[in-house]
Amino acid sequence: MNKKHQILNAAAKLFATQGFDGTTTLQIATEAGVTEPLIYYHFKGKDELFTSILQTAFEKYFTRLENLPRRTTIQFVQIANLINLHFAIVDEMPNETFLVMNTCPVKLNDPDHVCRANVDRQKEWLTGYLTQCLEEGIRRQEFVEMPIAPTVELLIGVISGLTRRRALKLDSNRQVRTATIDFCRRALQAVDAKS
Amino acid sequence: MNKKHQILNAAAKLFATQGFDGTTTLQIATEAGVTEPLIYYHFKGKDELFTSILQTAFEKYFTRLENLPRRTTIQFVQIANLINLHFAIVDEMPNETFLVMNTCPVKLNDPDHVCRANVDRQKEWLTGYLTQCLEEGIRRQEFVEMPIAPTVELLIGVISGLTRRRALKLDSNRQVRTATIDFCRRALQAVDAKS
Amino acid sequence: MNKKHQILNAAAKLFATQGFDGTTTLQIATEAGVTEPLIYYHFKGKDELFTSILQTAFEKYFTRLENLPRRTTIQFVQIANLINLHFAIVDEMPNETFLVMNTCPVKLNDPDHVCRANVDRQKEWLTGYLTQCLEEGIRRQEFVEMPIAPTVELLIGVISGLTRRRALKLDSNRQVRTATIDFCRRALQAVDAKS
Amino acid sequence: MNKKHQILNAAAKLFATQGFDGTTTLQIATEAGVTEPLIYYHFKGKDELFTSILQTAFEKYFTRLENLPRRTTIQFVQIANLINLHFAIVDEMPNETFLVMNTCPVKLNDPDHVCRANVDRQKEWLTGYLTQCLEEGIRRQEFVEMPIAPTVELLIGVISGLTRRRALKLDSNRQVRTATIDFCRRALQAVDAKS
DNA sequence: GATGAATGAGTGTTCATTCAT
DNA sequence: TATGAATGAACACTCATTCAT
Repeated sequence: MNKKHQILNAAAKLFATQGFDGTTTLQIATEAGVTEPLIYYHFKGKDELFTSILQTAFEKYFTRLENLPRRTTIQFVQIANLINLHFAIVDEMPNETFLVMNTCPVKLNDPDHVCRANVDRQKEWLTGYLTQCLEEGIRRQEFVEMPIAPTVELLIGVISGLTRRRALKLDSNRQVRTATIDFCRRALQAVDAKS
Repeated sequence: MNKKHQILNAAAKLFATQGFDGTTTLQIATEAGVTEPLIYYHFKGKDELFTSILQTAFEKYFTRLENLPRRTTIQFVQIANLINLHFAIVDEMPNETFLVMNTCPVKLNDPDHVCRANVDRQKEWLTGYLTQCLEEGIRRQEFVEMPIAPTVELLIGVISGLTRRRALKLDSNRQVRTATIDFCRRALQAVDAKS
Repeated sequence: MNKKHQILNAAAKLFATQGFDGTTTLQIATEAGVTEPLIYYHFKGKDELFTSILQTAFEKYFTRLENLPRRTTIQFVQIANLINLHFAIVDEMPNETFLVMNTCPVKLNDPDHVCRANVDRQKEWLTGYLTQCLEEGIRRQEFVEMPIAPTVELLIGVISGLTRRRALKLDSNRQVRTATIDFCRRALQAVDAKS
Repeated sequence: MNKKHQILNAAAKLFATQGFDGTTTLQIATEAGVTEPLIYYHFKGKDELFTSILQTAFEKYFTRLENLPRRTTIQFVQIANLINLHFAIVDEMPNETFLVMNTCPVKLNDPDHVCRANVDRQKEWLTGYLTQCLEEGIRRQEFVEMPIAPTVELLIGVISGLTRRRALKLDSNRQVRTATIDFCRRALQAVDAKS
């Protein structure tokens, strides 16, 4: 059990930093402190090892998403929650986030790959969450009038963009999180609601 | 000259869809309709071919950035311009954008790689542009008060996030561009300015 | 004891159909319903398992040969017996025959291999049996005059050829056995003896 | 062209003596005096190399068969021709014969393998040739009455058995060929015809 | 410019075998 | 007896690159 985890951790780290194709099974074995064949004892092959890591990471992520409260008096709280959650996840699982953000895209061309399924599921979930949130907020006049679908897409883009830059260590880490929340608040909330 | 371009195009396309490590020189040669050694006649190696494509793409991109007007009565116009420019670029050079967005990150670990230099230069440029823009906007009371540095980082994140999703064909293409501009306008402009 | 037999049976079947080199210890273990290390508990290794099967099969075969009656009034009866015995053996131990016929040859280059010893012993025995048979038959004028040594070799070839084709399921099974006996009778017996 | 032939020869020799699974591509390369990748430059893989050798050998063999005269005054001449041809082939292409005789059988389980197709084709051809020969011989009363189908199968068995033993160097080489022809003559020809 | 032939250095994977339990 | 975990050695095959022409 122990060595299996060592393999998973080493692989996650290497796949994240070097990509799937740029990482060799020998590197993984060495980094994990085991021999190459052990990888094949625990996993069917390099692909399954990759998929396994990915699936676990996405599972954790989706669990966190599902646990977000869906009924709040102020709708914007839900949006702030979503932003906070994504910033938190990058810090908690940096390797996995990096991996999803950078190694997945290459695999998105294959419609049968786990990446495709999970990325689609993520988009669907976020779309549902944000759509309901915006609709309710507008109905209650907490939010200003706006076209919902494009705004939802834009919000997803904002979240994934910021998450990615943080994973890539391209942001300088300071108050980006709170700035983002304030920024979105100003963009969404009706003037009356701000007081 | 002709065949050299065929190689460059084929390589750009393949690097973009399969990544650097996932693309073989044989694939490039086949896709370009030439033989492998010709690649080595025109380029030192796979690496140089890659950086060559990258450098050209970045050059085009930076040229476009430099041509943006820096003095406008309304500061937000500059921000809208920036957003529009990025959306335009994805559509004009989809392969190259995809390549920069997805193949570059893996190379960012190497501080000597062209990717690193260009990404840093991009960040620097955008930071300068946006910082000046926001400072001026706030000074003129066109924009609300806000912490400048984090907001700049966030705006960069927003732009790169949306660009990336469009390159990955993850957005559904509709009015995201205008929604983004409106969204930012509401978030930045002071209430008085809106009228 | 039970599992040991399962291993032997599985191995015999697999070696026969896939050859020695084409069969893995894992396949044998799986087919036998045991784990790989158990093979090594019962046998020194893959080689010993192979030779063990081979030796047992040859032992059965040689026992049958030894039990053939050596003194008959009509010499041809001994030849018919030999033919019948070989046809019978293919049907009784198809896997083992197949194995001897197809996996052995590759091992014949190694003069120290069990295959070599057994195949040599078989040739020697058959040569002795047939030589004596023919000599006696010719002496008694039951058989026509013929060069003995080449005829013996040819008879061995006939028997092994037919056995092999039956093991490979290349013959269509019909009256080949009786046809063979009649054929040989006509070829060997003097005209006078036929009446 | 030269090195390609060296590879083919080395492979034929090694496949013949060690079997397909028992032969490594490194052994082939070493024996051929080339490097391993060159094998893959000239052939798709080990399988194609094997198939290529097999196909060439069978082609030569079938060509020889087709050139046998089909109309002779004495039918037995055709049978003697067939026997002679097979003995000749073993001596001309010992590696290939060995290979067909010993490496093929393992592949016969796969109905799609080239071995299967060729072995079937061989059986069909020989059956047609011998059937016509026997029918005609019996009609002309050159041959004794006998059940045709089983005798044909037996003759094929005789030929392949003797060929195989010679390829395996199990016969002592002497007058087996003429003994076989005489043997078959006595078995087939009617008493009247013998004078 | 352009290519057919060739290769050193690896790549993912498998195999027979062992060892601690 | 029996097995889960582990490995050294090898295997078929690929890749970026070179060289003679």
